[in-house]
Amino acid sequence: MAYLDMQHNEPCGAGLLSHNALADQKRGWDDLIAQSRMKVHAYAAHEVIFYEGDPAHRIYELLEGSIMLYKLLPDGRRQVVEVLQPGNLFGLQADEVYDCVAETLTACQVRMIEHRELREVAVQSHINQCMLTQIQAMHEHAVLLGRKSAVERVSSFFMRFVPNRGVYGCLGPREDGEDSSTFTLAMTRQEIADYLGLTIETVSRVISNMRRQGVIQLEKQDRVRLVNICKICQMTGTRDKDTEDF
Amino acid sequence: MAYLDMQHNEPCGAGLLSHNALADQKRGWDDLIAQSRMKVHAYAAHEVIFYEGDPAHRIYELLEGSIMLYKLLPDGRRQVVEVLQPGNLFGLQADEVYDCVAETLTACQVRMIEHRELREVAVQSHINQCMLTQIQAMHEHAVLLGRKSAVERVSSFFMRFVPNRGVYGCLGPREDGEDSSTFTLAMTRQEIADYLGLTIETVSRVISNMRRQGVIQLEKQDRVRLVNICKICQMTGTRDKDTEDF
DNA sequence: CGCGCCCTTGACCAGACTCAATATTAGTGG
DNA sequence: CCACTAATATTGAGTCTGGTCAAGGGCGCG
Repeated sequence: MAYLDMQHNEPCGAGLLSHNALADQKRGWDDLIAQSRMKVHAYAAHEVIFYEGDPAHRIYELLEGSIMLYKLLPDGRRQVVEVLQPGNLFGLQADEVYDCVAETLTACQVRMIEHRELREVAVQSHINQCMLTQIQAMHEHAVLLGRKSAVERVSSFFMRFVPNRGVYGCLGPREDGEDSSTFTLAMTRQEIADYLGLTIETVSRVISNMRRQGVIQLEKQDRVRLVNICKICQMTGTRDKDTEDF
Repeated sequence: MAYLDMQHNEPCGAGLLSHNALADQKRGWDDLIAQSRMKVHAYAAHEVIFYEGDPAHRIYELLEGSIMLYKLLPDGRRQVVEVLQPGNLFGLQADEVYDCVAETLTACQVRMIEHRELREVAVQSHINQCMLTQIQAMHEHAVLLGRKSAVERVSSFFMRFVPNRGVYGCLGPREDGEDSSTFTLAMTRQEIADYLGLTIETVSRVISNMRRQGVIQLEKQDRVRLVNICKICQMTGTRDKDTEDF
């Protein structure tokens, strides 16, 4: 076990583990995957992988596609608590049952990992790192749900689809002044509403307003073009209006 | 390394790890604590332990007292993202900086753990388990913030202070029909509001209404008596009105 | 006793929700 | 390929919950 022999001289670790350790744990994870021919399962869009309350037999790794985790109140109200990207783990539980429903948004490739295969040490570290990222995302989502207006919520949601913008160390627009981005939404208006803690009508109205204002364009209902990313970034409420990045 | 030799025969693990494994990792954690005389620091009420953006040098374990983690928007809006109890870890980060402010609610005892002391394997498992519990709590909080009314939020908040009630396998009221509970709030109205995604006025109004309705009593502003726990539990929105537990 | 802080209450307002009608899109079968 | 249908999205009108602003009350502490 080389793990325990590792030297860590970094004065300030990058989060829980240094870069070296991160590489090591990723290797450990990949090794585990390689050895034990674990099941990879394909799901269609809008299929449920597990329900809240199901016994938590195994954990999952999302390889391809997009998945949402949500919880339901007895009267039918729904809150999407996480939207997952490839590389994310899910189904990890503190208790013996899943605490929310996992449903695919698009067609997905999912790796299933039985608990007994998780005793490997290096794997624990990999799981740790995934959870840390998740927790940070949920902190930001709590701010969105608790404190942001409808416009700020939808703007924040759109900014998720622009890599390296609106985050710490945002580079600003490209040199040539071009500052737009186009992407396809994998979620319906209802799913977006349930993720942002709004109603479908409010989501629709906000998107329509943004279109009329010209900050976004819609090729199709699910094909969004952000015309001016910086502008939208300022609409998220997360950035101060005075510290414009252009 | 006994860790890798452990046999796990449980058909369905309790969450990520079996009961045995849980005991093992707790021992590993305690051993680590015992060996390395780690600093224990005392904080007064309403002291900041670290700010958002500070370099994440170390992690912390809350030994005694109560702590909140919050994030601020540039215009001053605040969202409390977690309220911690003794035993909880905090300061764990995916990045090199803390993603939120940690501030004490009451006087606290806090153990500081440098990153280089965290390489031990058994410790990783302990951290894992803490994070899993945290994640589940945040899922529930997301439902509260995204989908619950003011009354439901305050009721849910109060139910946090009643152990073993309002959760899966709730025992219901005692045999003798007594169904009340008294506790002291460590948070001001403003802190409660920022935790529940409401304003101070709304929190105050809801509490006053509950008092007028007779479901709670207030000895002092921060001393709450839930007169009828089952009733309040039904006001949380989490329980179906038809499945009363008495 | 008086000051300051926190909490409560009231009146009014606004943003988001509800309900309802209509428009658009995607999917299906002739 | 087009017509038809079902599902999804948009828009409007009206309502209501919770926010805002402002004033007053209570309590602890010097």
